[in-house]
Amino acid sequence: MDRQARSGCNCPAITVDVVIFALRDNALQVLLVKRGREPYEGMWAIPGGPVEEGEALEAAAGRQLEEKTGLTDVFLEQLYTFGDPERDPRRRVITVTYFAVVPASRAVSRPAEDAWTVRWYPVGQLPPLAFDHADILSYALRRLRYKLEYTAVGFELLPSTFTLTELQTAYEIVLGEELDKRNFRRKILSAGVIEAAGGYRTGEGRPARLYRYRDDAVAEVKARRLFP
Amino acid sequence: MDRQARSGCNCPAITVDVVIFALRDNALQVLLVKRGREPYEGMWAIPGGPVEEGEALEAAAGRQLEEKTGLTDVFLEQLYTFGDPERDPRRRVITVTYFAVVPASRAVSRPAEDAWTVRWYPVGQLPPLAFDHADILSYALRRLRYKLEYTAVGFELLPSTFTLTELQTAYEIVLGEELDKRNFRRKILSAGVIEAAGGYRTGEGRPARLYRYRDDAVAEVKARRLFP
DNA sequence: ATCCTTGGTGTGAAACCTACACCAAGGAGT
DNA sequence: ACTCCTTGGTGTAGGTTTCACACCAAGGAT
Repeated sequence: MDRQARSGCNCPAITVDVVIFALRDNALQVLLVKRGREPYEGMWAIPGGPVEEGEALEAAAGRQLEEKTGLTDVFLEQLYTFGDPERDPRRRVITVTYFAVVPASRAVSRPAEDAWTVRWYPVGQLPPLAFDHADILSYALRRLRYKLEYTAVGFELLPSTFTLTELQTAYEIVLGEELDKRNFRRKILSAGVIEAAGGYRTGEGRPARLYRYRDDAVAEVKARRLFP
Repeated sequence: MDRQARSGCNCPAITVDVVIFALRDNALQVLLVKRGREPYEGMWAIPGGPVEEGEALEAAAGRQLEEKTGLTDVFLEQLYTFGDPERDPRRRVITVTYFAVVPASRAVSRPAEDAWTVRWYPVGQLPPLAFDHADILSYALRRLRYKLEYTAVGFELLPSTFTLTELQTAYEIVLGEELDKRNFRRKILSAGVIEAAGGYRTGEGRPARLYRYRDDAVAEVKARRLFP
């Protein structure tokens, strides 16, 4: 079929795609959707869709996120714009990509109806992806790891209060390496980005102190990286 | 005048804007163009223009750069995509911005004809800018400073061979702070990104050894930052 | 020969990073 | 109530990195 087939004009289409990360089952996972039509019908893709008339780009990304997960008010940042003329076989599509980081506890995909078309996949076990979505995803992952080292994005993966062990585990999962417990605690605590939330998490073994992220500590880029 | 007035359809227009940096006269300067028509007629703007049919985004940015400076093969990187529905009063324009870093020696604007419409401005003495170009420029500047600290982008500002003092001065101008000579040299040399080019620059005072950037040292992100 | 200008070099103190092992506080089972 | 199991929480010593700091060297101009 020839390009431009169904479009009223020959301007490029503008879409947003949102790579949504969460920690689930001790793995870093991304939310994918199964394509219901050609091209790449039946393959998995990063959730996305057209930017509507009068809609800001970030608003469009937030809308995708809300439609796919029901979540609002989560970490969302522009990633990169992909506009290769051949990236979509039908017509030219320029996609502004975003990445989102959502807390595990809230990371449920929309229920029932979508059960077969929306799924979380561990980043280590991705299915083949439609379009250039594998590139987008690997770029998003690189950026997430990178940001984890020198900004406070790690807290976005956790519920509002958490224990230091939970936080350390989150870092270890995303970075894919083990960290030393004492050094981790010293560094996080001395960075001054978290504070005791007052309670304890109980259950297994000795109860663990709960912490929360300090909103007033949003220092755009930390003076020193959190992790070297 | 009402929006969409002159457009054949109501898709957003796609443009690229390129923030072009160079060191000139001991200052970090950017190339601006004077707008020849409404809106913002007579104001200065970042060079840019529409992405053509079938043209990749980066190619469009390279083309802008070539049209405005005659340069090709310089550092060029995607910056951010601005798409606020109201950023252009005529119709919706989504702009994918890039930033370029060109060496001082080659940093001449196109000759004669454009003399009044293309000009270098020091980043500290910018005129009022059209559209949201002041935002774009300040974002580009932040990114340049940031990259200077942990990547080898600084070499792009200099001719192919340079002395250590010239390199240090370039860093100082961009970062806006003084650096210690001995520490600077130790760090640059131990990073292994430059090598002696064999000659000396003579003229004022003691001749200074010439260095060149080592292309084989392109290590994507330096293991350690060049500057803290 | 003198002076002026810029180039080039090393060291010690402080901060930071890393590796590493044991006691503490609950819960579950007897 | 005691024991055992599980997880939470803590400090120190050695190596590395960073920072602050001052003097001699090599040409050019007079």
